[in-house]
Order: sequence, then C-alpha cells, then structure tokens
Amino acid sequence: MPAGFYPHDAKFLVAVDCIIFGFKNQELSILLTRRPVEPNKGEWSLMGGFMDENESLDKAAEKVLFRYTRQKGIYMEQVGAYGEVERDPGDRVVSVAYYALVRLEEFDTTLASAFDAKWVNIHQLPRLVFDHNRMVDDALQLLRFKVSLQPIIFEFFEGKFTLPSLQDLWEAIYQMPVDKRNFRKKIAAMGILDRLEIKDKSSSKRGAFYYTFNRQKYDEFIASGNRFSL
Amino acid sequence: MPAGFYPHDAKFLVAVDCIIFGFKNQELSILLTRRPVEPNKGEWSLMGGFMDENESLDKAAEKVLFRYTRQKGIYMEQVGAYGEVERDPGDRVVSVAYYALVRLEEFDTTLASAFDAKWVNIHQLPRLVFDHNRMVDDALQLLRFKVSLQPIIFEFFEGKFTLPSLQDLWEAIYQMPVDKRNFRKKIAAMGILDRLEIKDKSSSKRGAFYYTFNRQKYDEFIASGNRFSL
DNA sequence: ACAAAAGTGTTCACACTACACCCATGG
DNA sequence: CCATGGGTGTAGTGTGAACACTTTTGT
Repeated sequence: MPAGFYPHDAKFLVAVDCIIFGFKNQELSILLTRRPVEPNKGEWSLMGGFMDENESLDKAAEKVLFRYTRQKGIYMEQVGAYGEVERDPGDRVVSVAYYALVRLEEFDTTLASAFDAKWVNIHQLPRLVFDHNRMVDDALQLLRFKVSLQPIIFEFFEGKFTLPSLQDLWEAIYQMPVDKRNFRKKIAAMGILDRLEIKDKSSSKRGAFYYTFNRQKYDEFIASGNRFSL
Repeated sequence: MPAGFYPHDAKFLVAVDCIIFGFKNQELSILLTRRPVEPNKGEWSLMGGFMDENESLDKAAEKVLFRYTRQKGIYMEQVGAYGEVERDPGDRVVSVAYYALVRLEEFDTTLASAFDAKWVNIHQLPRLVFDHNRMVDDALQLLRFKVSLQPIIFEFFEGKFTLPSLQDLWEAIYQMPVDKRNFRKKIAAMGILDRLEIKDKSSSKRGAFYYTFNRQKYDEFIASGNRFSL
C-alpha cells in the first residue's frame, strides 16, 4: 500500500457496478437484482459492490462477477466512471461500470434466487436505481462497438454454437435483422471457425452443425493483415 | 451531500488526469508538465488534480482544464478509470482520465511557462509518470474513433479553418496520408461547411479559403438519416 | 407428404481508391 | 516568369445489400 504523500483530504467510496449480459431465448438479457440495502432497498439494480483498499478496480469487478455468477474467466471490460455528486443518495460514491459476457448455458439458476436476481430482456428493463439505466445504455453501445471489431461474441457460448444461434445473438445485440446468406458469408470469409461433426437437433428436424471458434486461425487471420468485422 | 448510509470504510483519493490535445505546426501535440510534487517530482506528467467533495468528475476535469488553458467550453470526454493498487506510489489513488481538444491559436503561451508546461508532439512523448502513457494511448484510440464518427475535429479550430489545415490535422490524428481529392470530396458530400469569402495566405501565395462548421446544416444532414464519417 | 428450419450463389449499387493536371499569386 | 501550394474529375475496384429456392428429417 502506497504511503500517504498527499495532503488532500477528500476521499470517496468507490463502487463497481456490472452489466452482466447473457443470451437466452433468442434475446439479450442482463442480470438484475433487488437492491438489498437502503436507500432504495428493493428496487431493481445492477450487480455491484465496493472496492476494497487492497484491490484494483478490475479485481473488484471480477469479485462482483464471481460472486453472482460463480463463473471464472468471464470476459469483462470497463465502461466508464460515474461521478455525479448526487448520483447515490446513500453517500458520495464514485462508481465504475463494467460489462461482462457470460455463458448462460452453464448458469447456475439456484444462484438467481439466492440473490433475488433475475435475467431481464434488454427490452423490458425496469427503471433501475440511481444512474444504472444510463450505465446499461453506455454498456450496450460499447458492446455493439466491440462485437463488431473483436471476436467477443463467442464469449456468450460455452465452446460450441450453431450458426443460426450465432445469428440470433447478433440480431439481439444490434436489434436488427440480417440476411442469413450475407451473415454466413462474412463469417466463412474469415475462416476462423471449425465445423464439428455433430449437430444441434433441438430446434429443427434437420439439425444445425455446431461450430467452435478457433483462436489460432483467428490469430493467423489477423497476422496476415486482415481485420475482424461483424 | 448525501448522508452516510454505508458502513464500508475503504475510501480513496480520486484524481482526474487530462490528455489535452492541440494542433500545432502540422502535428498533434499534448500538453505536459513537470510534476510539481513528490513523489516523482520533476518528471513529465499529464495535467491533473484531485476531485473535491462537492464536485462531480466532469466538473473536476473542467476545473483542471480551465486551470491550465484558461479556455471555457472546451470539448472534453472521459477516457476511463484507472485503478491499479500501485499505480501511484504517493498514495492509493483512483484516477479518471479525460481527453480534451483545445484551440491552440488562442492559447496563452505565458501560461505554459507559469506551470512548467510544454506542448509535446505525440511522436516524441517522453516517459510519463505512473500509468500516464497508457492513458495517452487509450485517449488517442478513443479520439480516433470519435473523430471518425462525430464532427469534433472542428473543435481544434477557433471557428474558421482551411481545408489544407483540416486535412493536415486529420493526417496527424490518424498518422496516415490521405488523397486530397478524396478527402475534400467526402467533406463536400456532407454539405456541413460554409466557405467564407476570405483566404488564409499565410502558407501559400494563392491562399486557401476559410471554412466554418455549420451546425444547423450538420443537424439537418443527420436528421435526414445520414451519418457523419471521416 | 408436409411442416419447419438449415443451408447455399449471384447480381447490383454504391462507396472507396487511385491517379494528374491547371490555377492563382507573391516574389 | 517561375516556384509554391490550392483546387478540381473520372474510371476502376471491392464491399455490402438484396434476393429465392433446395435439402433434410421427424412427425
């Protein structure tokens, strides 16, 4: 811990709030909870927590994520810092928002009830406490930007996925339909996926092939001067 | 000031560091200073300051900007929060970075010496204290993104500018040459500039026409479903 | 045999790139 | 009159958008 060099005396609580995105029932959802403490107890809120003395912002966010999802190695990225004076009526708190992408397939549903938490479709978001709605808007904008330029969309799946489901996810993120052939053409052109020999028959008689993201192929693709783009 | 609802006791100094961009001598520069206090006194640093109890993050950044530039209404945007435990050896400090675009033409050069400050070309940046180099990298990346999608490049000028200088600025930001005709075509296609009847003769015998950004035309351009793109 | 979702190619429009010459003026 | 930077148009190419039918298989 660094020594106190500065005479400045204004110190602040620093919180971390997480926008946890998941893909479920063809829709993009985020994990919300009923706020367990006053003020605004019982209202809908993002998952959050305070940063401790001996941890970094990123570590604090990872802690929050693990606490509510029990998943490790979650993809996570900072959205920004929110520092309005009156943003939290409970105290002067500076909050740093992070968004995260989780694999809903392996999500432990008993956790949700334990924390009074719920997956809510991004179209049916209730009013959230403080400035959390703004955080969600900012996170969604950043998510769209990142998805279009980096191969993070695959983080929503546990390893394998089908092209129809990938496209459904893409459409849920951008809230716009895409032509199936154009979408698949773009994916195929990059050559960064491997097709497995097995099919997912849960949503059609014919079945859709599973694919996996091949990081090595991706690295080679990038190394040869190409740019990922979705 | 909100009441203290939370029993949490970990409080932190919150600083704001500003990456102040200016355009000078065909090059993009940022304003640096010799750090006036220990630790690392005398080393190169961004312009910064601590946030006070009764001000927001944005206000704290505006305060820093005004202190070092004496300009009001500066374009400014948050880059992100930096919260590594050991990032500042002087104390545990969470710092929030902002970048800003200033009009160097109206810059009071006496200020620079008063604060031991200096405009430094982004290619010749020295090693800065703490994680300031990383902040600059992040700010530059964000700047490039924003410039390509929003008409903020005009913030570098006090009202009028010539197309050659605008192109020089663009090239300085992206570090790549652009074809003159293509660049002007793109600008002209949007129809968001007004050509003045006067010329800048400081860099050629013939003189280059001055232009101004016309916000009303810009709003109409956007309202008709078009997208700004540079 | 039929319903329901998976899979597959081609054409067209537009945006981006490359490229070279004349113009205006001060010295 | 010439050196210097300002200003202009066109053709080609590649990328993104539109579009419809066949395949598979469980019921």
